[in-house]
Formats: sequence, C-alpha cells, structure tokens
Amino acid sequence: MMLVNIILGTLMKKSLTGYEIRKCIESGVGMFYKASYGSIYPILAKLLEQEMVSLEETEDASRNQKKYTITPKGRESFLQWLQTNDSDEKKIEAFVAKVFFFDQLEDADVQIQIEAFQMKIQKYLHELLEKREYFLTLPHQENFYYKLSTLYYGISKLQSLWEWCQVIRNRQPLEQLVRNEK
Amino acid sequence: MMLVNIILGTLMKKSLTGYEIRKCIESGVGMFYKASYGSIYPILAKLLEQEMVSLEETEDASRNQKKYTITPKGRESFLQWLQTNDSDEKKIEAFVAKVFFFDQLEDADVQIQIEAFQMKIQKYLHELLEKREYFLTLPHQENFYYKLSTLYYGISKLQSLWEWCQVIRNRQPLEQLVRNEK
DNA sequence: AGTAGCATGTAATTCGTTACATGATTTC
DNA sequence: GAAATCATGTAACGAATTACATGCTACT
Repeated sequence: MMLVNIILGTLMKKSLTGYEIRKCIESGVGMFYKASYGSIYPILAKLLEQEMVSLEETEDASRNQKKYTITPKGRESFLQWLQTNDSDEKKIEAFVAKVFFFDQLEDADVQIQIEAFQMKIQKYLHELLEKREYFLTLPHQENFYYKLSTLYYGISKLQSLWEWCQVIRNRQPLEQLVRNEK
Repeated sequence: MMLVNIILGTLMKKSLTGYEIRKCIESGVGMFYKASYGSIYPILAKLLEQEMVSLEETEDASRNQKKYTITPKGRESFLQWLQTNDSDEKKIEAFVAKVFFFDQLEDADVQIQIEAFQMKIQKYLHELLEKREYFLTLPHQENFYYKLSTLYYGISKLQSLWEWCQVIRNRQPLEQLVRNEK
C-alpha cells in the first residue's frame, strides 16, 4: 500500500504518465523506494478503477501516452494516509518516505507524526541499549566483535534517526546533520 | 537467497531445530532480518535436499523435533557467500547482516569486503552530495524543507555508515560509535 | 539509418508473510 | 488441569521484480 500512496503523492502537484511517475520516484523518494513498471502500471490501473485518478483527454493523441490526474477522492485518500501513523512505519525507510511529502501537511500534524515516531524509536533504542548492557558483561568479547558491532550499528542508527527527527520537528537548519569537512 | 545463508550461518556453531533457528535469528540478526516459520521450514527442506544440512538421528525420539546439522558442503557454501561481495549489498541491511558473521572470516577477507563496501557507499554519497549542491542553488527552500530533509537523512546515514565501517575495519573500540550521555 | 529515450503493458517468478492446522511437553 | 511454550508444517495471499513483448519519437 506504500507505493500506492507514493504514486498518489507524486501526482499531487501535476499530472503525469506512468513513465514520468517512475522518473519522479527515482529522483525523489528513490533512495528509499524503488518502483518498476511492473508495479506502477498495475497500481495505476487499479487507482483508475477506484477513481482515485482519472485519465486526461490526450491532447497529443499521436503518442499513446496516458496522462493521469489525481481526483479529489485521490487527494483525500493521500492526505488521509499522510496524517495517520498506524501504517507500516515499522520500516524506518517507510517513515522517511512519508516525510518526503510532509510539505503538504499542516504543521500541527507534522508535529504529531514525528513525535509518535520518535517514541517508537526510543522504545526500540531502549531494548538495544539493554542488550548492549548484557553483552558488555560477557567475557571474551574479541570472539564476537563483529556480532557486537552490528548491535552498535543499530544503536547508532537509531540515535542518528532520533536526532534527525528532532531537527526537522523544529525546522532547524539541516546542515547540522551532516559533516562538511573533507 | 539471503535467508538461506543466514540459516546456514546460525548452524555453523551448533545443530538446531527450525524452531531454535528462528529464535537465534530473532535475537541475532533479527534487527535486520525477520524470519517466519513459513519461510524457515521450506528453506530447511530445500537445504536438506541439496545436502547442505543433514538430519541428526533424533536421540530423543518422543518429541518430533528435527535437529539440523550443517554438512561440509553447507559450510563451504556459507563461507563462499561470506567472502564474495557480488551479492545483494545494494541493500545496506544485507551487508550489515553479513558482517554479523564476520567473526568466522579471516582478517584479510574482512578487510577486502568492508573496503569494497565503503567504496560503494562513497560513490553513492557523492551522488547525494551533488544533488544537495543543486538544491542549495534553488530559491524558496522553505517550500520543500521536508523533501530536502530526506536528502540530508540519506547523506547523514551514509556518512555514519562509512564511519562505522572505518571503525570495525580497524577493530577499534565500538563505544565511540554511540552517544553515551543521557 | 541507427540509437537512445519515451511509453505501455503482461507473465513468470521470487521472496516472504499470515493464518491455519496439529500436537507434544513443560511449568504453574 | 490450564496455560505457555516447544515444535512442525501447509495454503493462501501479497508485494514487488525481472524478463519479455511492442512500438513510437527525437536526435545525430
């Protein structure tokens, strides 16, 4: 269902063909979501059926291109998805992909969404930190250095993610998130 | 194919039942890979067929438990996977899951693997940094703050990942990777 | 004239989950 | 004796990819 909403999201600003949608996704949320034609076209057909999108009269009839336009019903559905957090945010990337569209969401809703997500992170982070506590009591850590390293990867990732959330929640300058030397 | 190797990996140290394998994965690479019985049992059946694993004579015949033992052929296959980098490391989590088993790999091979991965990161990072350069030239950045934020998320994530690689490549203390205040 | 890019779509396949079905053993 | 956990397995379903099949258009 994620892709469905990403497609609707790309249509919010302008009408596009399936082909163009793919390029948009690639250059936009492409970092977090790949979309092949094999998934885009069937979804588009289903969205048409559900009247979430409509086909524009092809002014340029020579090319057999189908320009899809989002309908009010589609807009509503998309915004609905954007502001509910019960969806599949177990996957972090899914949440970040959602944030990609947050410019279209009201400030108050953005706050609520991010805060809820931060709480999930915190909870998970806690589990990992406890796991670390446990591992640190074990002897012969040289023997499972790499196993431990993946735990630290997880912790570090969640900490960075939490801070990213913190920055964007307050609309602080993004530059502070990255290292600029080198 | 990833799960196949993770299963073989968990069997490298000791023989386990399908049920136990699941618990092992959960508490081990579980952060990066989920495995349900619906995937584990069929894979186990296939591995048995391919003679990658064998069934131990059930000393405790009363319970119908099947203890699987990895065969030499299975070991070879696993180690082969562990030291080749052509697999699906497009997904970062797949690489980290692999690192989980690096304690079983020779130092020289670990170096090669991580270095190769760091180069992929670097290349991708470069693309994102160029994208950022481009975006920074555009006016009205307030209008796409959140879109930009996901780009910064990507950059920050790759930078952290690169540093994580750097630390583990040199077997440096892992503590430096996380923030310990709070 | 040829290549790259625009454009749409389907069929086979992969990889996995969820839900179902079943039953033994341990623990309280 | 009830509940939790151990233990195995299948069938239905889901979400997406890859490969295939087709053809137009713009550039060089």
